[in-house]
Amino acid sequence: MSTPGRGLHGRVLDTLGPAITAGEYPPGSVLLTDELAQRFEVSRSVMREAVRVLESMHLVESRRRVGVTVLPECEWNVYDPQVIRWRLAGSERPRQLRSLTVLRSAIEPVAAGLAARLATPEQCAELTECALGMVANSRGHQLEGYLFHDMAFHRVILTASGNEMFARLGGVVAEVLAGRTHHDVMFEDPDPAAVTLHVQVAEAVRARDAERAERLTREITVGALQELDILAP
Amino acid sequence: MSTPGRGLHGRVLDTLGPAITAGEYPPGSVLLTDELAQRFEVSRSVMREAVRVLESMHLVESRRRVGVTVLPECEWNVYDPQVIRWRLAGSERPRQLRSLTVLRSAIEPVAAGLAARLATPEQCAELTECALGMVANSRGHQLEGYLFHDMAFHRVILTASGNEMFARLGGVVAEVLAGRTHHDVMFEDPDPAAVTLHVQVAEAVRARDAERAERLTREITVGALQELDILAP
DNA sequence: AACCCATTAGGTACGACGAATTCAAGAGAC
DNA sequence: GTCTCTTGAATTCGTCGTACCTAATGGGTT
Repeated sequence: MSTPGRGLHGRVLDTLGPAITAGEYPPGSVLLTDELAQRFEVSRSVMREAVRVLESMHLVESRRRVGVTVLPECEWNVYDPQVIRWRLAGSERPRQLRSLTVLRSAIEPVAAGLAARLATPEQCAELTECALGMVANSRGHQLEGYLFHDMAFHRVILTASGNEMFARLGGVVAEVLAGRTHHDVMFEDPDPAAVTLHVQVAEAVRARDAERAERLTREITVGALQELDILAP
Repeated sequence: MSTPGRGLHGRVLDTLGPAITAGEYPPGSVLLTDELAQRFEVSRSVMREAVRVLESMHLVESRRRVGVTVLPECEWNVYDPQVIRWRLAGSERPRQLRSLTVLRSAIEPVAAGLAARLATPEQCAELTECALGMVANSRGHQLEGYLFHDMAFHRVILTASGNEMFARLGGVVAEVLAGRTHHDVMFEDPDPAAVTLHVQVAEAVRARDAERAERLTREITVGALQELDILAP
């Protein structure tokens, strides 16, 4: 997915990145550039470029006379799409999924409220189209079709909010939704109540009812939280 | 601040990063690695490492026979702390500040609600201490002291939420708050109502009243939005 | 305890070659 | 004559290897 094999240093990252984010190297672990270069059978130049990228993600820190030390998790750029993908692909997947779902529950309602005020007619139409597509695929185990429209729906909401920070989470939300369908338990058809909520959100945005759009979207995200057993006692 | 001068490639980034994020090179502009190396008086190796970092931030894309092309803004990793700093330092500062404030308004209330349920006694105490510090510095143009406790307050809230994605925004919020005090108009003492709200949030968290903590924090962020004239007509 | 120095690993520079893509010139067909 | 397809040359990044510099570290000396 995304950008596979954009050079040798990319190949190295495809192995090193997941390994580090999976916690295979405890914080403080020391890696040596030349040693890594030998292990991956690449030149030092290539390995140095890979280390620079990991450094920009704050996964590691390079210091003279010491080597490349792995940084503690609290330093990582956890919003980096690449880091998110690596963590979603590894053993930290459940925890990452929970973090992202909580993030969704905070962002999406506000984004929907903004979208209700700022969405263009085209975006309103697109939203309705997505919601109808969800309805059409909500029965008969058409999970892929449903997922496609679900991802599109949330991406439109986030984009239509007019906030670039929200819009940039479209890909993340898409991966969360895809993960729920593909990896986790999703044997049955989607919850009819959730489908209805999406349709109602589309209506609220079209009607410029920000408060209603926000409240309905909050209900959707609450459902997502409940699916992962994230709730108050 | 942060990490100045971590090598020659860092120096290059300190110039190129702000230039690109400021829009000095329109999307699609092509830069040549060797040309850049000459301009910055560094070797090609160093320049290549710098380009790799910019590439990992999705600011540029490197292609053979073409060069290093600047990507459109919608591709940038706008959550990268480095990118945020560069944009806050440039001409895009007002727009960046608005985006981040809207982001705050979505995140912080939810974070406060979670903090009310998950904060440790130490974090509750720290929160109260911060709020009292804000009160103590709220009169007599003690802006620096007020800012210090304000930043600490919001950082504790975000950390105590137990969500790493929220916690990672602590630095961003701190920079927004600092920006408001230093660059923008903030001649007078802070709004007494805002100070009171912070104290009440600390109380609500201590009392484990999630709903109240969330609502009060929402009032704080609404105030921040109004300061930037972000509101519904 | 303070100081000095050898070791070590990253930091930088330079040069060479390989690989891929773009662009233009030329051959061919209609 | 114009258009298309092919071919090839130019260009720029990609990779490699070497050499040397720099600066932290750790141990040994005074």
